Amino acid sequence: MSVTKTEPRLDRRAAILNAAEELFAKHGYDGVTLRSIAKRAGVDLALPNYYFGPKRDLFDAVLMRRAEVLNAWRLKALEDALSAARPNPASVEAIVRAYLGPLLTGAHVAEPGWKHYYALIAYVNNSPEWGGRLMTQFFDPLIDQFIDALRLSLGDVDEKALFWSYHCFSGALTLTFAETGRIDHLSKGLCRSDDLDGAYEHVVRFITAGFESIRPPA
Amino acid sequence: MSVTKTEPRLDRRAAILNAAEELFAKHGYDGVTLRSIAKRAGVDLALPNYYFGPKRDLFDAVLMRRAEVLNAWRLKALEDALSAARPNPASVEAIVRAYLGPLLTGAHVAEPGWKHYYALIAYVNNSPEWGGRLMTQFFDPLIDQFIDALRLSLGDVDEKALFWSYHCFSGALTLTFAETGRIDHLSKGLCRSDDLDGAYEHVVRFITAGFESIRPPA
DNA sequence: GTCATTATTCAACAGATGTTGAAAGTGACC
DNA sequence: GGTCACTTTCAACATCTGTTGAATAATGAC
Repeated sequence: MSVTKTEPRLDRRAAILNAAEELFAKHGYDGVTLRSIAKRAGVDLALPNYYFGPKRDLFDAVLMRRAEVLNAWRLKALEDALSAARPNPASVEAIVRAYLGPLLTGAHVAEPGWKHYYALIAYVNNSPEWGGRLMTQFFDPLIDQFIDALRLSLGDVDEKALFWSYHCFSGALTLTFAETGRIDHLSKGLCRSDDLDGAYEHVVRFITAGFESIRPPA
Repeated sequence: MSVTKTEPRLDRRAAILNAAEELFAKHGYDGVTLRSIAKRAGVDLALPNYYFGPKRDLFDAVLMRRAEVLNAWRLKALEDALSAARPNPASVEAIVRAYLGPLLTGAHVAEPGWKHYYALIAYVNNSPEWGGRLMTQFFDPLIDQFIDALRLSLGDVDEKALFWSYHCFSGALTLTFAETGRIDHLSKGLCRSDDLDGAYEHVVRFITAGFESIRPPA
């Protein structure tokens, strides 16, 4: 009879992406096998290749899936901050909040899928192998806009100092994403790696102060 | 006669560690094969196993080799900073310089071996798989002392803020170590990933300002 | 119901992987 | 010269790797 076409028919494509996302984030590209991905996704070994082609393309697909929605959120947050301050430039703190808020606050940060994605970003951003190519490809256009906003906010700032400051910013965020459990040990349980929302205000303060320190004297 | 026991007899052990260090740093633990290590070191495939046992132990050995000398340098730098300021607490900037100076300045930062080691630290520190265990094992005792010094310097500071600030610090340093080439793209060549010495002053300023921002009002 | 399209399974491939044990080489010391 | 401990080589092992092509099942339009 085939009463219903069975349940909603959870898309195997999505299941594969979810499994790959989690495993790549935990063990890196080379630490994951197609067999482990297929097993975790509950599909046949040949299916990942059928949908996404070779392993490398699957990795790209995982990275791309959430990059677009993320960039859209962050672009809107930045534009809102700039609008709210117009005709003046936005404050450094407002820009930092626009940069971090969509990442560290909101309902989605509780979803494991997003956490895995963040950890994957951390892996990619710190890898000499991937970092140069992939991060540039997916995120640089947006980041250029953030840096432009910071330049406007800070006035006639030293360019080298600006880029190295952003570099520190990026590193701090990346390590937060990685959720390595290190701060848990170090703080003897006071702080928790997985508490992105709790980290938010602290990171905002630290980074804002860092950028403010390069503002040229009035 | 045995004039000399021949030349220092370039140790194969060291050659293996050097090769493993470079390759692990570039491709991660799973991205490296014992064959590639042996080939790069110019030794037989079986030799790494003879000297260091299984692959995992070789990885540990690579990490351990430079950890001790590094910790000694940094401990001395910290003690010097504390002595110089006594009986007052050292300034935040002096502590940050003691933390970073031995890493980013000095003759050794030009040696490829040290750069590879730093990149390896970046890999380990950001990996959920290794980060928790290895970084704690090798570096936490020293880091506890740095955090103690910061606590003393900053006065009655909020503990959570202190640990999250250190977390930002660690992330910034780690990304600097990784030398991913990303800042080169972003700054259109103005800043160079491999210029650790050039990064030093910028990072010191950014991080010092970040820590100062959590100092409680007098 | 037919049939072309799509999705999924299965078995196998060629090559790579970590590890090992036995053999061969090396040099010091008596 | 002979013994012995330490190094180094060599060949092989069992297992795992990404990828593929053929076979089978499900799907949906007509």
